[in-house]
Amino acid sequence: MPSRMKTAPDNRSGGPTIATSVYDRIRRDIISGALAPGHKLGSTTLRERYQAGISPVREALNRLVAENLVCFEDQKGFHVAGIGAEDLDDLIRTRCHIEEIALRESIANGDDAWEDGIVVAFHRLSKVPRSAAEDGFEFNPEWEELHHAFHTAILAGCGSPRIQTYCELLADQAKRYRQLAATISYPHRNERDEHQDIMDAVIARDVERAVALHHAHLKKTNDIIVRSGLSLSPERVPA
Amino acid sequence: MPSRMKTAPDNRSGGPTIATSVYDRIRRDIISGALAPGHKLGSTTLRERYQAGISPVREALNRLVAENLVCFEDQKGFHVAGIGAEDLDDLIRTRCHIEEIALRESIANGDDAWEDGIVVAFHRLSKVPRSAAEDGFEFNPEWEELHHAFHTAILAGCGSPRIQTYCELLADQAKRYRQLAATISYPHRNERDEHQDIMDAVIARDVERAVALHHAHLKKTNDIIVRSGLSLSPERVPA
DNA sequence: AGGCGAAAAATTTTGGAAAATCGTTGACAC
DNA sequence: GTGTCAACGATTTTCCAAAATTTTTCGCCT
Repeated sequence: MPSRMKTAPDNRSGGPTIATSVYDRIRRDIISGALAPGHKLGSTTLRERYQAGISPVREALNRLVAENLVCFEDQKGFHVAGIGAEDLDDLIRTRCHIEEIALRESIANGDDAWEDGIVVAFHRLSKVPRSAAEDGFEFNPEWEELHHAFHTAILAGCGSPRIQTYCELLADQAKRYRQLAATISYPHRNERDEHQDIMDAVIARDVERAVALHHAHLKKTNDIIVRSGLSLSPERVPA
Repeated sequence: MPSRMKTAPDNRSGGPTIATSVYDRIRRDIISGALAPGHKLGSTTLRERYQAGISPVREALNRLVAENLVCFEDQKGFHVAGIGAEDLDDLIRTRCHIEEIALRESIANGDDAWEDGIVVAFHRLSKVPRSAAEDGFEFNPEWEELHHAFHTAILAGCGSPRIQTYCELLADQAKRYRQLAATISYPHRNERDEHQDIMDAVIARDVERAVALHHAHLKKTNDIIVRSGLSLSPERVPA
């Protein structure tokens, strides 16, 4: 370990600047649950954990506040955003609303390239197992990424950068809940068929059916998280 | 209860920290147009302009990136977010979508206190003239604030912190366009009646009428900005 | 003249140390 | 025993200077 090297020699993996690199790593750790909800993010601790100075760390945290993954209060520092049943409910309901908009617009405006993108994304997703382990559930990052890509592909046709960005934001927040729940219990469900049905309805331009399936898809995720036994005390939301 | 202010809650004359103070001031300057769209926000310049060190300035800018008022690129620094006809169109259409959701939810869930809030906000708004000058238009900050409060009051009943926060965000972005347009030409329109009609429909719980009026209200703003002659070259959007 | 490349300048990024602030502990008075 | 206050300790916030990077400038060659 080159402790006294001038700067990280190979800094390309993640971003050109240290701040961006630290941002990526903290972000991953929060979503994966390595940094627990409500956990204090003190300057000194993070400086050690990520081997960086105060400035990049602080910058990274500031960026994360924008995504609602980190809370900040003047003179009190940074905390990992709390979780709670109430917040989860708001999150899912908001996703239903916003993604319905994006879905309707996508179906209305989507062109051939858009359709192709969905088919490809689904195909890729189908080839990867839900769980990294044969028996029982083990987090599979590849599946997670392709799953995200599939849903993104569907909403990509909506034609509104703002709505698309916001959908991504909400999806990341939901991902954290999903991750936390996944560490506790493995929900058995046939997600492949769900995705297939959604895709079919979307490609067929059957708006109402697509919306209904999409809503059900999101609600099911919510139920699974709630049922997983994840302690969602509302007190854990600092802000 | 959740009076979600975007700025720090403790906003007494500058804020507790320099970063927050600088954040408020830059924010004001961008929305008011004092800092033109696309303008470079160099560390040295801002350090002089706001009489603060690099760290607080950088922190303030990072917070503003979250609101889409500032763009950032690694190794290239900060710029005031660009404007453009395309972006304005996206903004207005997004507002129509999101605020329709908030409006429907508000009408469905709003209680007596919510109704009271709307009536009070409207009353206060009615007492203040649209223009600060007797003849011709002059920007009236008091009216702007009360106008904002009126619309916020209507959407306050939606029960979703996320949607409400996002509405505020979009409203601030729209405010900048409105401000820039206002410096050029004064659009004559009877906004008081428009607000009255919206309020009446909302209080009467006439959802469809309220939504229709609300959409028309937003679209009219868009038309006025476009017609104001504000140069909206799409090239001015850096990111 | 125009294009190429290297030094120079300007700017961004980073690290650490000083200053300011908040929460706590402990002592003292009542 | 209780309440107040002051000093301490820990943490955040800020400033400044050095390091790394990008952009510009200028000389040089084709």
